[in-house]
Amino acid sequence: MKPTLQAVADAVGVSRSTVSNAYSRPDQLSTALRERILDAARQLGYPGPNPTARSLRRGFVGSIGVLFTSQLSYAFTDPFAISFLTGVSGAAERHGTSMLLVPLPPAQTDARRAVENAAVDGFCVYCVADEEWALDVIRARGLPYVSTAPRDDAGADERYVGIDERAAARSVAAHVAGLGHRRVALLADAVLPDAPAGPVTLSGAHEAWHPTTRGRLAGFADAFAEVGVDWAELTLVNALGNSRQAAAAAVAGLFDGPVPPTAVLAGSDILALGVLDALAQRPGGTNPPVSVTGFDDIPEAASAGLTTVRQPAEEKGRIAAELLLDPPADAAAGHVLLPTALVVRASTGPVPRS
Amino acid sequence: MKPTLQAVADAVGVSRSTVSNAYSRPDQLSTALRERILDAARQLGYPGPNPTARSLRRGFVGSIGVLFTSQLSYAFTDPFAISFLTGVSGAAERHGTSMLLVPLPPAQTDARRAVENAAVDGFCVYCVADEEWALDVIRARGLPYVSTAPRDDAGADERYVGIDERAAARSVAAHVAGLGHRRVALLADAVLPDAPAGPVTLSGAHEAWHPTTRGRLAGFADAFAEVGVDWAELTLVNALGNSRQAAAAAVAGLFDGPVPPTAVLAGSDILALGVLDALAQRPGGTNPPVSVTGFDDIPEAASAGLTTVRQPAEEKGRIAAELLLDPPADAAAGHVLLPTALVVRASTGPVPRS
DNA sequence: GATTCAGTCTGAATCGATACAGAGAGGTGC
DNA sequence: GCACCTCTCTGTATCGATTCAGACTGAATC
Repeated sequence: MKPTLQAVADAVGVSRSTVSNAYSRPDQLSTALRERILDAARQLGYPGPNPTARSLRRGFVGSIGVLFTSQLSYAFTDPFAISFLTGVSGAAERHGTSMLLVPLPPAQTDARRAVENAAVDGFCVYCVADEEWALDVIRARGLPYVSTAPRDDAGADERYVGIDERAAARSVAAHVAGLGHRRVALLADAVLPDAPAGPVTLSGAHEAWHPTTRGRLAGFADAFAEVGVDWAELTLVNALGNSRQAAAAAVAGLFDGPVPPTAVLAGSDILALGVLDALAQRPGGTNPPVSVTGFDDIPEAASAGLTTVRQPAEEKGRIAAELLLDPPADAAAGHVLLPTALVVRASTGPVPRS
Repeated sequence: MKPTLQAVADAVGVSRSTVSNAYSRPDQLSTALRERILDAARQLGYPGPNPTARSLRRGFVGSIGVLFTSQLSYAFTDPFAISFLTGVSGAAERHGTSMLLVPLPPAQTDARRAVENAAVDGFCVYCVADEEWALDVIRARGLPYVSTAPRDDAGADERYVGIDERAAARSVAAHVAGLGHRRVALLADAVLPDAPAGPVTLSGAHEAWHPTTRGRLAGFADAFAEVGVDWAELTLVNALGNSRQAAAAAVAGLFDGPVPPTAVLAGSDILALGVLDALAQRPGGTNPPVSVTGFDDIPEAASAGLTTVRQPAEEKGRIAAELLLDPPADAAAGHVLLPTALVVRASTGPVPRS
């Protein structure tokens, strides 16, 4: 049995309170006694106050949870998620707070339980999919949280950090439209919960599953509507996951028809890279060239020459954690929109004349 | 005030125990009553048993700590660390366990405190530097741990997962020696706690600060000793940090002397990439060519054409977590050595004739 | 009809600490 | 000499649950 605080108290012949004070409030007792207590503790092998008991009594834990609604182990393979985590960890570090990464089991009930059982003082919710249930649990627990996904029904007092998805998407689509592209495919991950890989039909961007996807597709559509190409003329393609492989699989066959798209706008850089992979693998090679765009501007995008929209990933994480760790007095300041920038590289070009 | 378990008990008119059982041991009460309790809880907005109180009583937390002795936010920039984390997270996920990432403040006392205060059931200690103090704290707390850095005084019962650093280093050095290189520089991060960037002198590999560095340098030395080049003839170069920039800064001027090294063996891929950066920047370009090797085989190594030693990073993380989460009955099985492989790419070649 | 047993539910003890009001001792000011 | 502080330290209540031995109920067994 590990010794408890009581054991130390007994050994020194003081009260429990005093030993507690020796650790947590050195100003509440004489230096001499404090030394004596700390020595005794060392001798007994007392490792300091039990963190759990302390948290229970104090009412806070000293760590924040980070929630990925996709698989936790997947998150580590996503460069954007990693940048986000880097930002969070920097802020946590400065604040002396630990980060609890909570894996969510596939079954909803278990996942709820996981969020209910997380010993944290608040959550950074990095959500890629439908998340309402998680936020419900967090609110029920009375814990503060910061979300990064746009939500349709966000309360005014809800802390949030994100970008203007729609405007950002529009900017890259406008670039592509400006190059003359009119036969265009839009590629996104999990457009609908159960859609198969490949082309899918939606009556509009608003029908997409993820809020993020909704925003981006709407932005893409905006830009093309402006040049007279309406939603029905755009080909929407679904990928089963945010990975190069999934993207490549999704666009397989896309270019084999009589009037293949001349451009593919992807909802993420990862997907765009997968499209480039698929194009590189084609027997015909990349002739005629197909313009491809991504979203996020992850490090790999630069070396791949991918045209994309940059969003400050690390800063997003940093700000999310800071909003959580020291909330602004002004509620309006809890709602942060970060700037984005169109980054034009070699992966987009004018429509080839056929 | 959030309702407590007691409040639910009062509302339904049953004892606290029964409500507790409704959540944790459904077989201990009738289904009807359980439903009634759960309904009442929902109505009252009771979010389920308080995780901290539960942990205190049960004696375990349901999460494992991951300890980086370097900065936590740095870890996210190191591809090897990320792969390791991916492995850990996969295992944690399968086990239904959360991961607590504990940032360590720069001051030793604060860092101790951080380890003492972490609410976890055990630690995966991913250590790049001197770590004894952390292990001391963990042992004092009576918590299990798995370490990944070779330790000179490891107890037989200590769980460990790693590679044969020395043999692995020797294999890549032997490859370089086999190509005829005799004027060789060894580059490592933080060779000594306070060494400046650039060449440093050590009387032997055993004097290096980090256990990992000790092993790798010794392996390098082994291979060259075999072809008649002894330690004193090797140039040891210190980098201030494991980053491309630090490596580039460390080798600045290294090739300006009358008899520059024809090869640089780096202690990590990151450092090796930094050396390549530095070489690419030289006015003379890469002529005569300098052979460069790394260590780890991170993803970037392949695209950079870097000769290196592969070690299974993700598996290292996975196994570390598994050793922690379900310890093998057999103590010997708690000591795992993973295989490594020499990966020869374009960054090494025969000594140029001058 | 007594015994046994499974199925439900309860009560008290416990996990390991912290908070806070207050008790004593010793020193100051007037 | 008395009131008033300040400095240390103590005792009790409390944080929010889980555990476990046992009480009760009703049905089955002999």
